[in-house]
Parts: sequence; structure tokens; C-alpha cells
Amino acid sequence: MIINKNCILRLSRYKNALTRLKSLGFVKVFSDNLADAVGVASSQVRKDFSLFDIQGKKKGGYLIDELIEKLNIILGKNKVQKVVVLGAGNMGTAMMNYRGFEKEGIKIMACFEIDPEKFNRDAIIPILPLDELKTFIKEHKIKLAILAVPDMAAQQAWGMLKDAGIQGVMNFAPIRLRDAEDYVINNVNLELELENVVYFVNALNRSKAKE
Amino acid sequence: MIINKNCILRLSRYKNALTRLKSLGFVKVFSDNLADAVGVASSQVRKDFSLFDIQGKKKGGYLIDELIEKLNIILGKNKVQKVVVLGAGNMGTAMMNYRGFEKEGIKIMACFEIDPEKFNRDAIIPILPLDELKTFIKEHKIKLAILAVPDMAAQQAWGMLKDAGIQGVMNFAPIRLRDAEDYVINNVNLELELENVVYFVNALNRSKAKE
DNA sequence: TAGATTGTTAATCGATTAACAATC
DNA sequence: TAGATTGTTAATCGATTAACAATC
Repeated sequence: MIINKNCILRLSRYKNALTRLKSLGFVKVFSDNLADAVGVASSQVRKDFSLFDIQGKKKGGYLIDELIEKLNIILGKNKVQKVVVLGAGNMGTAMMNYRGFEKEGIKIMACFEIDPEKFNRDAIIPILPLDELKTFIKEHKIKLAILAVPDMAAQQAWGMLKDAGIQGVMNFAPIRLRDAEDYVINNVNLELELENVVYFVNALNRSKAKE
Repeated sequence: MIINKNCILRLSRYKNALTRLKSLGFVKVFSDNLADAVGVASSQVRKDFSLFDIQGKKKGGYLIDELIEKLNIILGKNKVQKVVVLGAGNMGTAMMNYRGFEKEGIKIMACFEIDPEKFNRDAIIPILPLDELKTFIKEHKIKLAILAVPDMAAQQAWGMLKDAGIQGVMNFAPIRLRDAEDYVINNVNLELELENVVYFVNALNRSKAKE
């Protein structure tokens, strides 16, 4: 069974919608409701569920509590996901302070830096020297990392992460990491995302000018 | 002519690859070279170019300088793109300090905040009260914004941006902005991106366990 | 010229959606 | 029962890639 990235993104969105519905007092839901909430066809919802063997009742829809539970297990939210951050620059610091992760069950355990001036062992999320990376990751059995170092340092940092046993990375450096075949790499390139907005705004204005 | 988001992302990638090739001293390039650099088929490259009426020589390929020039115009990089940031929290601050934008011709003009303690008119990028937003945007003819306020404030902030004449937004709040039909909204949801890594790492380990 | 590369059409591939039998 | 909803198959849609005539 091959699952693509978009499908998983939809599962997360279903889950968020379900949490809202639950907080409004709803107990069950139909594929139609979820489809509306997320903006896809109802058959998409049912197909996504069937890929993960989630079944409803032919006329009664799906029980929200059960559904949330199952989605949480699929998405790995039934246990805390431990993460390290590499680089205590702007993006790394923003990630450490970001409130959104904690409530999604993602716990940032530590940040690793090269600049001694930034070290801080006593912070809630300690900032530690890079050469402690491997020991820390092994000791805490961490599989996930956020890579937020300068572009030039990214490839080398990725080497260290692999060596330490990391399996998945959210990478903010705008380069394609080499030797990453059997690993999970999610590249997030904020320049490109903003450039995209620039293009489509300009295109919008060109088409308006034509009218 | 309908252009999709992925196509524009590829154009940005071609442009980055071309800049590297140029810095290595290359003068011309074939669709095959670019395809390798970006990881698509060479016919994809030629098709993308033909959508924007970019033509090469049947045997001589494309002149790098010319190509970069044309891509820059398409991507709006021939002039400085002015942007405002809403929210001087972690993400907003990270965006203001982010080095990547400047070198891509994107200039953050100001940040707007609700908390008076964060105001700072004298900073290189001033942090100003929200009620100056509209005047500032009109005065500087700004079309783009980065929305980095707390979830609960995002919809209201979007209303203010629209009212001020903003046309495109990179939105970090994990909500779908309402009343955004004729605008360009690019939602960047970092929780979802990291959750995605979580899922695929777990899936990887499950498939390893089976072997 | 022979060989190589473009530009474009046709084929393929994958993902989304529509349709509908099964059934509650 | 009649009506509504699921689960799944088939149809559609869109994007990517292969193929190849044109041509330098």
C-alpha cells in the first residue's frame, strides 16, 4: 500500500475538523460533513479511510471519538514524539518557542549549536554543543530532527544526524540533502513559498489590467 | 493559460540551478542539464519554458544569462517586493531576521503588533501599532504580507489586511482564512509538515519490522 | 552531412471524483 | 419499507513523461 504525502495531510485535517466537531458536542459524523470541512469530495474521505481500514456504519456514519482515536494512532499521536533542533538561529529559536508543536504531542528535547556563546544548559530546552549530539540522541532514543542551520552547514549537519541514528528531518535549509535515500526528509523552503505568492499576485494584477 | 503552483516552484528551482551553473562559468545549458539538476524529465523543463514562451536554439540549448533574466521577470524578481509582517511573536521575528528573503529581492518593510511593549520605531525593520497598518500599506503601496499572529487573531488580521489593499499572504496560522476567494493565500502549516515526517518515519519502521 | 536538441503532440501515470450496488 | 450512507469500482481529470518530427 503506497500512501502519499497529501493523503497524510488530509488525515491531519480530518482530525483537526473532528476535534472541533467534538468540542461542539457532536458524537457522529458522515463523510459528507468531513468533506465539507476539509474541502474535498466525500468519496475522497471514504477512500482515505478505507486505505487505513477505518470503517463506518452504512447509515450511521462514523463515531467521532473512535475516529479521532484511530487517526491519532495512524499519525503517531498516541505517544510523545521527541525531536531535536539543529541551529539556534532565528528559525531554530522560533521552532523552540513555537507553541503549536506541544499541543500536537511533539516535544523538542534540545537544541544543538556550534557557537559557544549560545550554549545554555539550564534552559527548559537546553542549547548544547554539537559534539554532544550523538550521545544525546542515542540516550533519548530520538528519531526526528529539525534542521535549521545555515545553508553551508546543512549537508554536514545532516551527516551528523544520520550518524546519530535520526530517521526523519524537517529541513529549512534551501538545499537538497545528499545521501538521504532511505530517510524521510521534508524540505520546507520559505523563500520559495513566498516567491510563489509574489508570482501569483503579479499574475492576478496582469489579468486585471487586461480586463 | 492556467499555471499551477508546482510549475512556479520548478521555475524557482531552475533559476537557482542556473545561478549555480553560471557561477561555475557555464554560458549555455540544455534542458537535459536542468532536468538533472532539479530532478524532473527534460520534457518537463521544455514544457515549462514553452508555457512562458521561453525558447532555445534547436541544437544550442539556452543561454544562461538570458534564461535567468527571463525567469527573474516571470518570478517578479526584477524589482524589490515589499512585504509587511503581522505579529512580532516567534515566527514573525524569525521572518524579520531571516536572511534568505533579502537575497531573493524580498524586503520586509515593517512589522505590526498589538502589544505596546514590543513597539520599536527605531529598529531597521520598525515594529508599529496595528492601527497604523492601513496608512503604512497605502503609503508604501505594499501588496504582500506575512501573517504570523496567534490562531485566534488570524481571521481578524486578515480582514485588516484586505481592507488595507493587500493581495497576497503567506499564512502561518493553522486555519483556513475565510473570504479569501480573489486573493492569493499560501498556507504554511509547520505542525502538519512535521506530523508528516512523524507518520512516514513510523511507517518506515513498521515496514522494517516486517522484514 | 550526421548527430543532437528543441518544441509539441500523444501516451502514461497517479490522484481525485462520480456513480452505484450493498445494506442499515 | 423507503431513504440515506457506506465502500468500492469505474470514470475523469490533470500533471508528468515519452516520443518524434522539425531543424540547427
